[in-house]
Amino acid sequence: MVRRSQSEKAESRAKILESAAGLIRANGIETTGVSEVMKSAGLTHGGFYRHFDSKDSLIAEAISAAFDSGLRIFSEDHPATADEVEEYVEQYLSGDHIEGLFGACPIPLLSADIARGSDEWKDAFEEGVERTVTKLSEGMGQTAKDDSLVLLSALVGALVIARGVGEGPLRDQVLQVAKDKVRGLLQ
Amino acid sequence: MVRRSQSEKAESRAKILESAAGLIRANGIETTGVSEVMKSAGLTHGGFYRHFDSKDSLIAEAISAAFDSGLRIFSEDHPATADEVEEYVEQYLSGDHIEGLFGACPIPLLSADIARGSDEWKDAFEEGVERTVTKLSEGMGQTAKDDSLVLLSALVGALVIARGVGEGPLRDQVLQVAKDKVRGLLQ
DNA sequence: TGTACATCAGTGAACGCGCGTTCACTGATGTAC
DNA sequence: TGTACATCAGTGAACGCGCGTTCACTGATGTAC
Repeated sequence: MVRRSQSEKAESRAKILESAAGLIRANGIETTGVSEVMKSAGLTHGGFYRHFDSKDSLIAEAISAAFDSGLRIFSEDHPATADEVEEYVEQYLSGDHIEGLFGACPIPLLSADIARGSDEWKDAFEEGVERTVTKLSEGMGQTAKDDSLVLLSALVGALVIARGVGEGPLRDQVLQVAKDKVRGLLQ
Repeated sequence: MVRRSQSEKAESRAKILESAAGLIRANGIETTGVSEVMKSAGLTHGGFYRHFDSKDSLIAEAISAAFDSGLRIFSEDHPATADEVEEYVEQYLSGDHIEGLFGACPIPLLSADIARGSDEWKDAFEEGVERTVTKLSEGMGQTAKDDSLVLLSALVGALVIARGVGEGPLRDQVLQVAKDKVRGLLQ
């Protein structure tokens, strides 16, 4: 059994993308190998180029896929609600989100790699940030996105600091003051 | 001329460290090679192990050195002043700081790499964050560090988002709302 | 519906390349007398 | 202060290894009649 049907090919492509979206967050973009991605998708590395032109173009799509998974909480069918935003914020500053990188928000994990990368990557990242801000704005009941940008910056900044310092009182304090601050923004 | 004097060796070590501190911010930790660091320090790669046990231990010291350079604005001789903090904040959200990674604040650029790295790296990062928070607290005229953590989170979050999205209106807006928010915190 | 054949998804070996690290070597530095 | 010699900072070739990418191959899928 070697060749697969067209629908199986589409499934393979989706699996490769999902694996890549998780692995670049867990391990970093440059540090994630094509072989590793294919293995995680249950395939061997040689078939990769039937699906993508290069590692770089896989990454561009994987960045978007990472935002999809980071915005899982929000439904695509309707504008975000205040409850959804509240849940998003709570999960954002939770221990699970700090430790579990595979399905985490791509903004804190990929920003530096993308700042050093191509414009194509930046476009995918920007589109993801726009989607995130839109959902937050909807749930905060406003059209201007200033407040949701402040909220997102506060969440991202706290997570970036908390992840780098490791477990301990400093991490706890960063998360606690962020929660307090963010609660004020959601009134 | 091959062997150098003890004082020349110390100079070499300092140059290696300075090069590494800049290159890991500009290129990422895993993506920065020992040869690249040595070349940037004006040496060849073979001599590296006269100065450091491994790339990993170089990185641990380079993280601290990166914080030194990121805190250049503050004097080590006296507690930080309100003026120094104001200058720090202005530079933090400037175009030069977004684009010039070599001498930039290590927190947004290294957090993800360090979250995936060793406890030794996290210890160096935490010590650097503590130093940063201490300087900000001093300049904000307070003993509790809650407010300086909020300030630092806001700066870091805004920079992380601004760097990832590339030049354009979204970046400008993120920086603008961060400046407005931070100005409120410094009253 | 059956048959013949072109297509192509996926495999695994191979490519050139750069990585971190080791090592034999050079010759100025530092030290013992 | 001079001399003899051990030390060791720095060089550059070499190591095993994993990277992204290419390629010949396999055989089920899809298509033309």
